[in-house]
Formats: sequence, structure tokens, C-alpha cells
Amino acid sequence: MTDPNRELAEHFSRNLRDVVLLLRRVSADQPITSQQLAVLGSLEGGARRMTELAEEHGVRLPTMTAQINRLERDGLVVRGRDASDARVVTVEPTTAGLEQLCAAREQRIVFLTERFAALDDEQRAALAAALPAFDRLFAGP
Amino acid sequence: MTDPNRELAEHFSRNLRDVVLLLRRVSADQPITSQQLAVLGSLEGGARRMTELAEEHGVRLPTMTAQINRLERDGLVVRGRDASDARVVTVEPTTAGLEQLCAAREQRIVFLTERFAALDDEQRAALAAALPAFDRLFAGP
DNA sequence: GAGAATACTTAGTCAGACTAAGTTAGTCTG
DNA sequence: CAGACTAACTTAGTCTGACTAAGTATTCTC
Repeated sequence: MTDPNRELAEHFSRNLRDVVLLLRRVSADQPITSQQLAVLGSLEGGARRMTELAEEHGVRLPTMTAQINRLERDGLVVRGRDASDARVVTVEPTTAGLEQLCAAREQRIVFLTERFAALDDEQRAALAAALPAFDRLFAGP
Repeated sequence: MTDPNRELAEHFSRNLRDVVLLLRRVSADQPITSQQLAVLGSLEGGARRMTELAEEHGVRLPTMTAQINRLERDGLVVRGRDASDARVVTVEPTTAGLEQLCAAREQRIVFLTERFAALDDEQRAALAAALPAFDRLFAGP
């Protein structure tokens, strides 16, 4: 009679705390915060608008304004203007910003690689097989 | 030549952002924050010490002091004293605190259940098969 | 061209993280 | 057993990062 989806959800709900704690541990002792890293990641492909960034990160515009202020203060991004619309503010990463992004990303991947290496083959295979389902579960609206 | 663990890690690293955004969406519009929910969860089994709580949540003691201050102000927990050691402060949930915990937990589970229901059988089976690996991957030191 | 909508910024508040320093209580040592 | 050290919290001060409300340009629409 128990809903298998609910059982899965309960298990995941219990695991969520571990994930959050793990993420905190990964991002601790890094020169930039996980938020800053996420924003820099959005700028990797080139200049973006403030509204785009806010939407993509699920925050309000004033929050992104403050975030970009900090990143600009630290020399990781620069603000620009859109030629076709004078209201629009664009944001681009600096060379230093891209370097920080690469370094932080690499550090995170190395950390995760070590975690994966601690699993046995069967567990690794199970996780690999679950990847498409994960993409589907966590992405989208 | 590519390390399969690293490939897994890269995929997960890319997915982390989706998870974070999803978590933010789940906890938005809830009466209590995800941090408060997590702390209340630690108190479900009875009174705990401040140091225990801080350690369990990976934060420093002053952070937990402030957190418990807010929870106490909102009537969700009460501070107590340890009979055998007058330095120790204990924290217990109130009835209101336990109610909030149950309600928030239920809401989170319902949300996740809906996400799981949107998957097909194959994806669901893959996720279910990956659960033990997940426990191993995210738990522990 | 006036009024509405859009794109940001500013100002003010709050949660939640940190360090450094203070207080009180227990422990240990000569 | 007194003095020093350690342990358990709290307080004070700072920072990031989230929000709303309100202000300023600029563009769009009728």
C-alpha cells in the first residue's frame, strides 16, 4: 500500500542533510564562496545581463546587484553597458575571475573524485546508471 | 585514459547547482528556514547540548548560539541546564517546535514525491538502486 | 508626448556564517 | 588546596547573501 515514490522521497529527504553538510565542507576554506563560484560559472560563455543572472540563480535583482558589487570589488568581474538599450547592465568575467572559476571547479571535482574512488565497483555502476534520472529529477522547473 | 571517477565527479559537479537551486525552491515560502528545520531535526530525540548541535551541523558555537536564540525567540525550543555540569546548556524542542518540524518535513517529502512521480519506471528503478551508494557517498567524514 | 512598463540601484532589514574576547564552571597539578 | 589551565557558552563585531520597498533612468505604447 505504501507509495514507492514516497519511500524514495523519504530516503532522499533524510539524505539531503548529508548533502548540504558535504557541500558546506567542500566550499569551506575556498577563496571564493559557492555563490560567487556559481555566478562566475554563468559568465563563462561571455557577458550576461543582470536580470538574466538573477533569474538563472533564482534570486531577486537587488541580491544580484549586491553579489556583482562584491565580485567587481574583488576584481573578478567588470560591469558594462548594452549598446542597444541604455537601461541594461552587462557583466563580464575578468581574467582573474576565470582563473578563480577554474581553480575552484577543479578543487570541487578533485574532492568528488576522491569520494567516488572510495566506492566499490557495484556502487559506482549504480550511481553511473542513475545519472540520467538525476538530471531529470533535479533540472527543469 | 580518462578516470571514470573523475567523469562521475564532473557530472555531479555540474548537477550540484541544480540541486542547490531545487533546495532553495523547496525551502522558499516555508515558515521556518532550512537551517532551523535541520536543527529541530536534531532535537527530535530529546535534549541536546550546544556543542553537540554545533558539531553535528558543522558550524561554530557562536553560530549555534545565535540560531538557538532565534528558535527560542520564536517559541520552537527551550534552553535548559545540565544537572551534572553547570557549564552545559541543553536545548529541547517545544510542542510548537515539533509540530513545525513534522509539517516542514511532510511538505518536503510531498514535494520530492511529486518529482519522483514524474520519472518513468526505469529512471525510478535506477535511482532506487543507487540509494545505498548515495548513503555511502554523502555520509561519513 | 504622456503614462506605463522595464532594468537597475539604493536603503533598510534579517538570517546565518566567522573570529576574538569575555564569563563561568570544572579539572588538574604542584 | 590554591592557582593555572581547560571547557562550555555568550557577547560583540564583521561579512555574505537573501528579501521588500522605493528611487532613477530609459524604453515602449497609445
